[in-house]
Amino acid sequence: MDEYLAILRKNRCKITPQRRAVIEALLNLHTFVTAQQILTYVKRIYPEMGLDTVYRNLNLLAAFGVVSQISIPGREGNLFELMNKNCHHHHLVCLDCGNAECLEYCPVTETGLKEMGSNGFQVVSHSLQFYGYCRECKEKSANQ
Amino acid sequence: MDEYLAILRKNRCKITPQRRAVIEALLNLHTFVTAQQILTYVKRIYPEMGLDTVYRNLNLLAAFGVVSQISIPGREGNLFELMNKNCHHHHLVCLDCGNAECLEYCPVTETGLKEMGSNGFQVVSHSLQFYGYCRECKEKSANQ
DNA sequence: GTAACTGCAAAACGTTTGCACCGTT
DNA sequence: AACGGTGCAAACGTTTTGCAGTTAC
Repeated sequence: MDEYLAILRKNRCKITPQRRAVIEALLNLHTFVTAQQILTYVKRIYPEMGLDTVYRNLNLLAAFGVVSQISIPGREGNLFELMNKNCHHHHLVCLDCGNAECLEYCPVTETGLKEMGSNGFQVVSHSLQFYGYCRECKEKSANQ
Repeated sequence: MDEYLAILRKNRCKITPQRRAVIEALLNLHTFVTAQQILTYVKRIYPEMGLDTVYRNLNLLAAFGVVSQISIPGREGNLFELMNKNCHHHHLVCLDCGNAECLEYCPVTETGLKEMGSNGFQVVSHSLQFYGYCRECKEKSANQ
């Protein structure tokens, strides 16, 4: 938490209770979540909080590179996640329940990235999602 | 084109001029495009065509696995592309102009995919985008 | 002839913005 | 005291839906 507050301070942003609450929600929910899910979480403490404030703070944190954002076709709304700087990772998205697990390692080959550079395209980042079925959903459908 | 009409027929869907036009737009525009871009293309021939018809047909084609859909954070609207069954490919998305180039080969390693399966998660597909700067935009910014 | 498809208009959805008030610094 | 942040409400852009009329089969 302090780590994130420091980033806010460094950029001359005020540290409001709502802002703390959004960060806390991201820390506790710990995978990709929608703005709505964050609001629901935060409303337990700040019932008067609005979705707009959630979005404003998510966009702010995203601008600082603290939050990353993906969107999964078929699921509505963008998903947000606290970026852990030390750990480049990807996601396993279940096509059944929609939950995302983290994949700690990156299966994109180094040689692959180099080859693209030679094409005149300078790669700065990549986004990779795997779709399939998680263990729970596989077992659930097997039991039917 | 016939290939796609055959899929429609097989699924007992009617082959309307609007439907042909959407497929033709996808064939001719040949990269990821927005529903709006398709509409603009199609309106030259069917000025009375509406965005809703474009969406309905894109969703229909997507349900048959003929069209794939991605969404790029920061760019508004989803992007659609005709899926070419014989060629699994990914995209190089320029963060400057927003255009997407195709990357014909897939830098995701086979061993990577196997490892995920052993985790209880059954991978059925993946989506990979590279972000960076295309040659044109790199040259443009160098000339400034 | 019938079911599917279209166009129109309106609704729905996630997200952003304008504004007056409030709270952090 | 000043500025940035909040809450509210309204706007926005994309996508979906209800409906009546039309068209492919």
